[in-house]
Amino acid sequence: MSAKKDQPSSHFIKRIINADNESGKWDGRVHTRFPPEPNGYLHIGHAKSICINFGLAEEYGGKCNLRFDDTNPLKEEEEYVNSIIEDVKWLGFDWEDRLLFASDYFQQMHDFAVDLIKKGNAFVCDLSSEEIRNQRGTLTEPGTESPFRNRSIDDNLDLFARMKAGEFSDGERTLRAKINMVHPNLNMRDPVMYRILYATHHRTGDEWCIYPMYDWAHGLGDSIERITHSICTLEFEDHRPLYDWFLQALDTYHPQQIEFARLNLNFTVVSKRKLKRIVDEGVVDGWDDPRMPTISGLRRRGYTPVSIRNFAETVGVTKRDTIVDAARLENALRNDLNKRAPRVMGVLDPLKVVITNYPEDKVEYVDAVNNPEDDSAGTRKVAFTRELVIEKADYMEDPPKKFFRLGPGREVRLKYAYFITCHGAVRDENGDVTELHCTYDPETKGGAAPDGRRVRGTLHWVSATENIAAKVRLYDRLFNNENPEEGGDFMKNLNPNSLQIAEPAFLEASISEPVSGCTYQFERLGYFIADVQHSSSGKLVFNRAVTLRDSWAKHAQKVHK
RNA sequence: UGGGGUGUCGUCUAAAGGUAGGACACCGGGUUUUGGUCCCGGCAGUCGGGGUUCGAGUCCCUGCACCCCAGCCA
Repeated sequence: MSAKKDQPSSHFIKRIINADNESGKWDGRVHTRFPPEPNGYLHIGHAKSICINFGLAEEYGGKCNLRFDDTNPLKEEEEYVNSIIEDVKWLGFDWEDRLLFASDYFQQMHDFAVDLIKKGNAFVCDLSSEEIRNQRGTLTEPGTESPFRNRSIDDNLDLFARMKAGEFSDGERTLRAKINMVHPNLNMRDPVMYRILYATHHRTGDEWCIYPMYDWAHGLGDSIERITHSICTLEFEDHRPLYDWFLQALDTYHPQQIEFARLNLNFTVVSKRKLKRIVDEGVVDGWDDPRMPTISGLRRRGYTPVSIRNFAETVGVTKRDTIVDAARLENALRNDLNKRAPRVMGVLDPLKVVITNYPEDKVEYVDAVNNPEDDSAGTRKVAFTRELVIEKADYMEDPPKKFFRLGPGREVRLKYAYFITCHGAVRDENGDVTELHCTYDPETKGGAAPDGRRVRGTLHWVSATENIAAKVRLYDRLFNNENPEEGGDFMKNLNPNSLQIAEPAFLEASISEPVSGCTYQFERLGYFIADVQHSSSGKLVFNRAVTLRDSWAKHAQKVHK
């Protein structure tokens, strides 16, 4: 019945928004924000948050601000601002004219603080950070009140003005909220609102020597921007009472903070601190190394915005602490690319094949389908010659059962070209096969036999003479363990084979000028993208984003065990 | 031994007192000029114990497990 149809959509934040829209709490507005601190690169976990915040705004016809939470000049840099802007834009979201900074509100925040002092709800404290820590109490013991807690409003006003004016040194005094030193929630034990910090801010320069703390600044930023739903991660749950306390004490516009569980992925780490260590210790090339779960790394790896957005959609939004299987992310990529990626042939581990009954100098161009999932993608011509390369793995001297590829006396199809039959192998002094001698059947041009005979195997191939040589970087997961923390130190669980190089690899000539940002499918192998940093005009370098599913490899591995 | 949260197939996630469903993973089979895709089928779950109810994943009581919090970080 219609009751079913009218049912609000699934996740709990949407449910809250639906209820709000029904009650008219925000006059039907939905206004979210994505509030990164510009102190590092964005990763897949941030992508989830971006998709939630911008996605909700899109879905409800609302708005989402991009707001930099830049209240700690010691850690923040413009470089990060720029990378974050690029990443959010790349994911396909639009903040219109609302590129905002918490630092733009420093004056307003200061004025609000003066207000709070006047209301008797904040005081200047002379305790050192160590003294404050000692007096805060513990999880099970109450704190004790600062001796400066009951200064007069006038004294507080005066002292706060002098803090701002630069009369005191780094850390000498703080402005604290006057709440409750025996509160069971430590965040409510007279939290620091302002600290003295002589540091140059990436936007306000040396204008300020006092900087607001997160809890004070964040709610105010939300309030100033008329945010309706302030969505953050679970660890801020205990901060909500403080968020609410400040806004209530100020008697000002008061958004609702809602917390969801951050994304965790197995076989990787999703934490700025840990990713930084991987970068700093030179395990990877940088924050945008294709093995990194950063947005810039995924982009270089060949991931598409659509695949990341779909992934974020499918993992859902809940309050449960969970670890998502990295295979889900790969799956989202394959799903998107299968429909859209142009197909091309490339051989990464070449084995020479000579078609002994094919004319020496002949070059024939066969038609190849660009994308079997999309007729409109059309066809292209691929050069076929007497000498070719195929994958080493596609030939076996003594093939096991169910091996459908090439072997002595076996016939296979070279995709889009001809059936060939293997008649001999040339070996080097070590006994390794270096060259195959085959014959082709001219009747099978295009890959079909007029007599109706069938072959089990179809191989990809590249002309040994008409091709382009490239270097291909084959990436695998960064960690060997599902849980990189296993054993205590994630650095000990790094996968030493997370990067392998295939060189020279031979690609069909049609890909000599790859479309920038386009991820291709190399038939039977996987999805690959030209690397923006390593490629030069003379030398193409491709990154492997992900392999194709390979049920033969899986089967072979099982038999091997 | 304070406070705040969370427990549904192996993994994510629905079910809003009324048939525990989907996706991924895994296992079979079919189609296939990619051992890809697609299609069909299978496997498998409500943290435990009480209670309320015709009926409980959902409500109540109780226990257990796990996560977060003692920055002048965010």
